[in-house]
Amino acid sequence: MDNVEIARLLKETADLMEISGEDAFRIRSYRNAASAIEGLGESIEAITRDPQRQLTALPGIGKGIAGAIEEIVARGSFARRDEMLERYPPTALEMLRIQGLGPKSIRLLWEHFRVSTLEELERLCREQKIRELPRMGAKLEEKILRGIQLYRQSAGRFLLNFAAHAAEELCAALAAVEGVHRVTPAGSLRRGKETVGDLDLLVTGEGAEAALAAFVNHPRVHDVLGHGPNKASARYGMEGLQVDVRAVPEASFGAALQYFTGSKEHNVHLRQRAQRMGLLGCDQNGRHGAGRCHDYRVSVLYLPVRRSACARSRADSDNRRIDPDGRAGSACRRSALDVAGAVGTAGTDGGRATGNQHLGFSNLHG
DNA sequence: GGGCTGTACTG
DNA sequence: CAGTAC
DNA sequence: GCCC
DNA sequence: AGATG
DNA sequence: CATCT
Repeated sequence: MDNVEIARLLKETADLMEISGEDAFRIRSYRNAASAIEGLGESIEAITRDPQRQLTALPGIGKGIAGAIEEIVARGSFARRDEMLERYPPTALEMLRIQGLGPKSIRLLWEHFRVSTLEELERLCREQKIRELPRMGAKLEEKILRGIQLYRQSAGRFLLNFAAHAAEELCAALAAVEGVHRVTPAGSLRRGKETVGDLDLLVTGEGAEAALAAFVNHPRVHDVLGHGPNKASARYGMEGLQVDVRAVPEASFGAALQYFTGSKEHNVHLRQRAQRMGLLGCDQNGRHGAGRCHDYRVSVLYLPVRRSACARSRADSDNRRIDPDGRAGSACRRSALDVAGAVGTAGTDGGRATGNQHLGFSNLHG
């Protein structure tokens, strides 16, 4: 049993206990213990098995939680958790994740309506049933609706920070393969979006195909969705971030990078511009020679290329055209790996605070 | 036994 | 004030 | 629940 | 928000 | 309506 997994069970139980309205300080103790376990550089299970050692020696873990942990290691759960799971539906934990809904409200909703799915909850809001309950009104109904919406939007997305770490690890692994020339993240990660739906990596070099194999065999990669000579996709980590790795001919690298960095909308705009300029003659039967020009923004479309955030003393209107999402973000043309690497020197981004401060620590004050 | 972060917003 | 978020 |  | 003056 | 809870 993994430390992270044990911590997860503890936190999960704390959440349910909160819904059930138990003592707040006891609940906090569970959370403190969970957090202590997560940050421990040593296997809890190993300590459990070592007769020389005592779980209660660890800060935040006393007699009660030590017992719970032993039970977890022995059978994968513990009494209190089982009891809670029996009392509340699995969706209770999911509901806790939606903005504006807290433990008290969830409990009330459960007691009065036996709400067991988000769909049901949504329906109750629309039918204006929520306002029948004490302390709940029309405002809350709308707030919950918005919360559900937001929750659904963010489902399946990942924080840039997480994706950047995944990219860093995978790039390093693939670059180590013999004959690989370059491995480059594209997609929304490269655009510096604060959240990412999936990860796109481009590989060039004669070793590219071998790199695809290395990718699907990577220890943290599983659930291979497809694996051919040119492209492989699979899920990364327990979180299941989907990763697409594409092998591209060296000559097409520039165009491929441009294309796969997107966004989709941005590509559409570019193509329309190209068409308007009559530059897409070679693009009739769907087979457009993307490899023809390395960077058709500059060589064909006569758009300015912004080399760095600092080089843009010119009007935004110039930059806006090549900005992937039509917004003025300073990190948009810089790979997120670079951003991640710049964490240590964050806060000096041309004097403009980026929207991606999660990566820096400039907003952490004492 | 007695404490367990502190503050702001919303309704 | 109760509940929620940060 | 944990810690002092 | 709802209660209160 | 301002203020309290």
